[in-house]
Amino acid sequence: MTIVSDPRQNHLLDALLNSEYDRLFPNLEFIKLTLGQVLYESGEQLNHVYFPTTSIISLLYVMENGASAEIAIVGNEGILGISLFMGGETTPSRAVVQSAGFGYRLKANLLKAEFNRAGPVQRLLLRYTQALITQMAQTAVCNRHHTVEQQLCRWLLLSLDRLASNQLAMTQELIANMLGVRREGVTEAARKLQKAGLIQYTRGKITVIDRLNLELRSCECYGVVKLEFDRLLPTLHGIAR
Amino acid sequence: MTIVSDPRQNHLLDALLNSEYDRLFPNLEFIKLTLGQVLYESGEQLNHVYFPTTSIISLLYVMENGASAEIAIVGNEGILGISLFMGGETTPSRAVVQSAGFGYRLKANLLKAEFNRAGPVQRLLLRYTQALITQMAQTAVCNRHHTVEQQLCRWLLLSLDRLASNQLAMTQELIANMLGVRREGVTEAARKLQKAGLIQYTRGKITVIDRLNLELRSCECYGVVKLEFDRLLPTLHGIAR
DNA sequence: TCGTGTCTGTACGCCTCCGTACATAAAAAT
DNA sequence: ATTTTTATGTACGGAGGCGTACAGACACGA
Repeated sequence: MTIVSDPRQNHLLDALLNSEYDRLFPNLEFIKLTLGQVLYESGEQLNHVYFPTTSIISLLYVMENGASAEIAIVGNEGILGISLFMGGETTPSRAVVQSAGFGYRLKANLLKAEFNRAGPVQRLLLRYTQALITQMAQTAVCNRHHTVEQQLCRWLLLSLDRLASNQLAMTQELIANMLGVRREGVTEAARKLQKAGLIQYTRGKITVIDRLNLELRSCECYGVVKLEFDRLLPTLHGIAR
Repeated sequence: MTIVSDPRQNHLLDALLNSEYDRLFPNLEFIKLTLGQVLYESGEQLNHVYFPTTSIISLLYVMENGASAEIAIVGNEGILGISLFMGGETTPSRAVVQSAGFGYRLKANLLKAEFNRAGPVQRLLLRYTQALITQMAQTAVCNRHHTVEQQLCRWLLLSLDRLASNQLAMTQELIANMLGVRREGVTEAARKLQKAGLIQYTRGKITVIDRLNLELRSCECYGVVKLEFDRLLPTLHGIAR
């Protein structure tokens, strides 16, 4: 993997006007994000916001008994740390690096200052937040009604959309933690998908071969979320593809 | 039920400064909300926002096959229609009156104008939105990990918190729709709770007798959401109780 | 008062997923 | 090259929830 260091790889940063971008650029800190790294702990004060470029962050809720469930994922389409400008300063969830890569971070007070200008940046961040809300809502629906296999398809597609390649570096154990199911359940579902020729995997590497059929096997949740992101953040998407 | 017509019964309106309240008051329209009434249809343009006072609104996602799942509920602690100021104008979910009662509504453009003043009202609305996000996230977790009985307890408690009385006018069929489970599952769980002396019900009327033990039977999700609402909107709660 | 519609109770087979246990295989370490 | 660690495959009993079917009970209107 070549390290291309450009903040504009993040779609939100890319959507900024030049004047805004120039104002923030000197304060953007390039950082490497390693698999499993915890960026926010539940209830903890947030010191930075993160703009992933080639990495993916997972928002997890960890229950009292240790079981977990993914609430949403954040990649190069978004920003991690919305509770800073929403006014809560913190959230009862954990943020974990789900896919290693790079990103930029910005000091909390600088982002808040930018948000409080109440200009285009604020509107952009709020629209992104609404898209994130849709993702969370759809996760709730999906958890209620769909099978592990369908959810795995949805999860693979959402992750894929946030990366440049068609390959993910993830063990089934980790995926199970995200989805909040048993590791064996993921193994079973992945085996079926491989047998059907949609994906291919070996020990922590998953390659999506037949994306179209993966979408067909997925539940409607993936499409709903994707449509909503495209609707709310059209410019970004136009540039991204 | 006596009709007490005071916008300040809604905690968000109650938290406004007098100057802000006086500005909005002439535009607040008192309305009656009947059980089952659909305030927003999925994807539809929003013309008003709603401030429930004695009613409860349910945010539902309805799937292609007709199955549904509740995303969040909105009562006198909040506002219905956040997507208006978040910039999306609409959401892929439906808003249904879950508990009949009253409320106030405000024309969409007036709310947006107020929000765009970027003052205390904006900050209040954003904090509320974050609390709502927590509720959605926790719904996702709950759907993943908890039993119907636990979810019923959580649901009863969340609803109760948004009403003055300890009685709900709801059939088990409707509750099942909200939770996204079978009606029989709700019957079974409700029967157990009644046998344990926590609730009492007859044909569409549910009375909570032993609230404390209901909280003990509920999953942690109720507490997490409640704590977060109290944390983010403390003034409101202080006044409300 | 009687009927009719609505709400609640109960039952049965089935499927999915869970908890647990252990086997195999690939990678990493020595 | 051999051992150790980590990742994946498979199996089995059990629990919870689903789809379906139908019976009883209450409420309201004619």
